Amino acid sequence: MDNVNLKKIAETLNISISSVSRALRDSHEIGEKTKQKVRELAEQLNYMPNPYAGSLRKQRTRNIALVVPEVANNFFAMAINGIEAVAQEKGYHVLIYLTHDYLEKEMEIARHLLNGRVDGIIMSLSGETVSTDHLQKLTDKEIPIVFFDRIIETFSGGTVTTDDYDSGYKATEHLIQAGCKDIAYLSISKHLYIAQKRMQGYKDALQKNKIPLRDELIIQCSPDNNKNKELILKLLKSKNRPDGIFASVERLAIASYHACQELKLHIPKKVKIIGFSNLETAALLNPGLSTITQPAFDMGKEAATMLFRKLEKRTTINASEKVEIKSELVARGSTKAS
Amino acid sequence: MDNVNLKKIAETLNISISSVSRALRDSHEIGEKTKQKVRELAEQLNYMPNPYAGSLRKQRTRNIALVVPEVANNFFAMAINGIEAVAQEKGYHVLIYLTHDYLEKEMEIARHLLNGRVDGIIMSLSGETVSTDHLQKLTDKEIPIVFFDRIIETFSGGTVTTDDYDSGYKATEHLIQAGCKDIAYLSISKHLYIAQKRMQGYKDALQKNKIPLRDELIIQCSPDNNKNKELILKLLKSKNRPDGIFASVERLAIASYHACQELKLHIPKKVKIIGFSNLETAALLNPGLSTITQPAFDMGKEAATMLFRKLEKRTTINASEKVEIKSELVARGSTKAS
DNA sequence: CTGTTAGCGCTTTCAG
DNA sequence: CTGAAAGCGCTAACAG
Repeated sequence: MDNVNLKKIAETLNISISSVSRALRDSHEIGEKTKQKVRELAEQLNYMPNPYAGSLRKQRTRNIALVVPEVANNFFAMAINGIEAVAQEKGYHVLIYLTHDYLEKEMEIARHLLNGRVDGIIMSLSGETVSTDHLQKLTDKEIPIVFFDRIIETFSGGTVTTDDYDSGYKATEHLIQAGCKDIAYLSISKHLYIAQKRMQGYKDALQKNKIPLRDELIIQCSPDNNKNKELILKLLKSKNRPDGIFASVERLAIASYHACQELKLHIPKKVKIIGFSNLETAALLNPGLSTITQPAFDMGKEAATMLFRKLEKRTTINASEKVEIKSELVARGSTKAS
Repeated sequence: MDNVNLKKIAETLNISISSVSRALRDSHEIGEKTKQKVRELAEQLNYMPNPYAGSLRKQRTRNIALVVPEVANNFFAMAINGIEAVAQEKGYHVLIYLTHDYLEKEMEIARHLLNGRVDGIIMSLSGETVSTDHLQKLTDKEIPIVFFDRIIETFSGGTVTTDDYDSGYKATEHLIQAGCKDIAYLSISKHLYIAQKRMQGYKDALQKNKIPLRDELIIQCSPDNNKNKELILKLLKSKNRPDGIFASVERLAIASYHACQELKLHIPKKVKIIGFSNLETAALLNPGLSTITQPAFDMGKEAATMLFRKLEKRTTINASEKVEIKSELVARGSTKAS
C-alpha cells in the first residue's frame, strides 16, 4: 500500500540498496540477471523514485520557475505553452508564479525561490520593475535566470526578445500612414527595455514624418487596468484627444478599446488603435485594432531551451546570450486617412 | 558564498543543529535569548530552509500540480489565476502541466505525478478522457485530486463545476429565440460531464420548443482545431447548413467563427453562434457571437481551497465535495429572427 | 560484480 | 531548556 522504495525492493530481493539503485540506473557494474530481477520487481511494484530525495543528494530538482506578469493574456499564455512543451520534453517541471505586474509580488516570489526549490528561472519582469537588484541574490546562488520580452538591459543573463525598436517604429508609421496626426503612446514602464525601445521607435517615426512629439500624449500606465482606463478616458475627453493610439502591451490595447467604446468613439474612424497583442482570436477583433504580434510560442521555447542549456552546464550560467526574434505587424481595418 | 544551512548557523553559534531548528520554528522549549541570536544570524546570513529536505522528512512538498488542457484560453487562464492566488496565499507552489486535450499526455502526466513530486492535484480533464482509470493509482497513493469544469461524474473526489445543464438549455433557447431553426451542437466529448449536461440542455431546449433533434447537426470534435474547422466547414457547406451554432467550448466557438469567415457567412445574419467562452476581450468580439461565461477565477479559487482543505486533512481525502457555481449568458448582437 | 558507509538538510524522538 | 542520534529516500565514494 505504502510507498515502494529502494529499500523495499532490496529487502524482498535480498540484495543491497545500492545494487538496486545501480540496477535501476542501468549501471555497467551490475550483472544482467540481477538487473533483470530488479527491473521486474520495480515494474511490478510500480516503483517511482522519489524526486526530492535525489534532489537533496544531487542538488538539482528538475523544477524550474516561470515568473510572469499575467496569464490571462495571449502573449504569455502562448509563451507558457512553448516553455511547457520544451520542459516536458527535457524532463523538467514548471512552477508558475504571477506578479500581476507588481514589483512587490515579484520581489516576494524572488525571495521564495532563493531556497533551492528550483534549478533555474524563466522570467518576464513586471512593469514596475526598475532594477534587477532583487534578483542579485539568485544569481549569487548560481541560479540561472533567462528573461523573455520584459527584460532590463543591464542584466547579465540570457534574454529572448523581439525587434522592439522596429516594431515600435512600424506601428507608429502604420498609424501615420492611416492619417493619424496626434498619436498617443501608452507605456507600462520607463525602465523596461521593451518600453524604451518601443517608445524610441515611436519617437523616431514621428520625427521622420515631421510630426512634433507631444509629451502630453505619452501616458505612463500602471498595473491597475481600471486606473489605466481612467487615464485613457481623461485623455480622450481632453482637448488633446488623439486620433491614434499606440498601446505598448496587450492589456493597454484592450483598455483603449474599452475607453473608446465607452465614449462611443468609433474605431477606426475616430480613433485608430494599434497594440502589441497576441490574441489568437485576432480575427474576432473589431476591425480597426491593428496589432503587433510576437512569436510568443517560439520565444517561450527559445527561453526554455536557453535555460536548460545553462542548467546542463553546456554554457556558463551568466553567459549573456541574446536571441532576437521578429514580430509581425497585422494591419486590420481601413488604413486610409479618416 | 555557498548555502547556509542549519549546520552552519549551529556551528557559528556553538549550539546544536536541533536547537537552531527549534529556535527558527519558535519552539516553546528554547530560551528567548537563544532564539534571538539564532534569528538574527539567520536573518543576516539570509538563511532559507531547503524545502525538499523538509519534504523528505515530513512527506509533504507544498507543491501541487495543475493539469489543464490548454492555457491559451481565457477560461483556463483565469482559473489558473484564481488557483495561483490561493496557492500563494497558503504557501503552496503550483506546477503546471498541459494535456492539449490529449488523453495520452494526460496519462503520461499522471504517471509523472505518482512519485511524490506534489501533494495534490487540480485537474480539468482532456476531451478524449473517457474514464478515470489512469488516475486510480494516484488516489491509491492518497494523493488528493480536485477536478474543475472538465470532470467525469463517477470519480470520487472534489469537483467544481457550473450549472452546465441550465447553461446548455439557455444557450440553445437563446438561439431559438433569435430565430434559429437548425442548431448545430459542437461537442468535445461524449464522456465528460460538462459535455453530457450541456448537450442534454441543448436537446431538452429543442424538444421544449418543438424543434426536431437532428443527429447530423451534432458534431463530435477532436483536440485538433484544424480538423474541427474542416468539420464545421463541411457542415456549413452541406445541405444541412445550420442557422445557429452552439459551441460547447471556447476553441470550438473560435473555430466556428473562422469557418463562417472563410465562407463569408455573415454573423449573426446568416449564422448565429453562441459559445462557452471567457474571453476577457469579449467586448472586442464581433457582435453576433454570444457567450456563456463561467466564473473561471472563482472556480479556480474554489478548487484550490478545496484541495488545500484536503491537504490540511481537515476533511477526508476522498470526500466527494461538489461545488456548483452559476454561469452567465452574455447575449451579443441582434436577437431578432433573421 | 556487490555491499557498506556516509551523507544531502532537515525534523523529531529520546535523553539528559 | 538543550544536545545526540536516527532517519526521510537516494546516490556515490570506497571497499572488497
